[in-house]
Amino acid sequence: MLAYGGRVGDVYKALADRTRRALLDELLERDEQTLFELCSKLAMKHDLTPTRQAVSQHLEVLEGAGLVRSVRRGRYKFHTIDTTPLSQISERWPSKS
Amino acid sequence: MLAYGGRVGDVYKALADRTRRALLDELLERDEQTLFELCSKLAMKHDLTPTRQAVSQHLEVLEGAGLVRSVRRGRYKFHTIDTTPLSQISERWPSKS
DNA sequence: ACCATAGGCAAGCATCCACTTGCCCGTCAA
DNA sequence: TTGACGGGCAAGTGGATGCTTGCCTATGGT
Repeated sequence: MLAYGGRVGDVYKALADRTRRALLDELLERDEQTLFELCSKLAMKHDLTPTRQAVSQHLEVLEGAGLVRSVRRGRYKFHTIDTTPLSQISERWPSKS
Repeated sequence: MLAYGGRVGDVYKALADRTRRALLDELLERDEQTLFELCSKLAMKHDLTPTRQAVSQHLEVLEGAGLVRSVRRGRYKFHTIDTTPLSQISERWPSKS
């Protein structure tokens, strides 16, 4: 239970940044991507060229919001999207009847 | 067409603040509220006590994101929620099949 | 006309946050 | 074992942003 933590506000803050949204876009296209793969995708497809550390910090924020999960295998860390926390948004402010 | 402007990123930034989310909560409960009404609601129900100008600026941001519409009647300005821009979130990152 | 009320404008301030830089820790191959 | 590679840690910096303060405009009641 409480799969993605109690601080729901973190989800909104996580979505507030353009680079993080692009990361979610890439992870939606393909799961299990490493930090380096995501860095190159950002540069090629989104014209975003932050440093590797910046991207790493963004992934931390996304993980703190429960939007990304990660597993370490060997020296690689694979990242996977989890859209579950997004459902609270449309639940909180549904379309008016 | 283009009901809520072209800068979709503004929607995410608008949601990133706790006070603005509380404002949306209040407007969802009752439409056509004035700045003063919303100020007192924030203080009583959400333990938020920003100044009137701060709330006014928040409403500007929400309006810029298309989440709030406003009409002026006499010396009153009534604010109304519009949840339409929120649909793009679940459309952009749907639940994985 | 007067004044209280609802709201807006603009500048200043303080905090937060995205980003960088430099160094360090594990893992794996030669 | 050595070195390259994937990734992490920590401090510092600049810009964005939430908030305040002071003053102004306009509407409406008396």
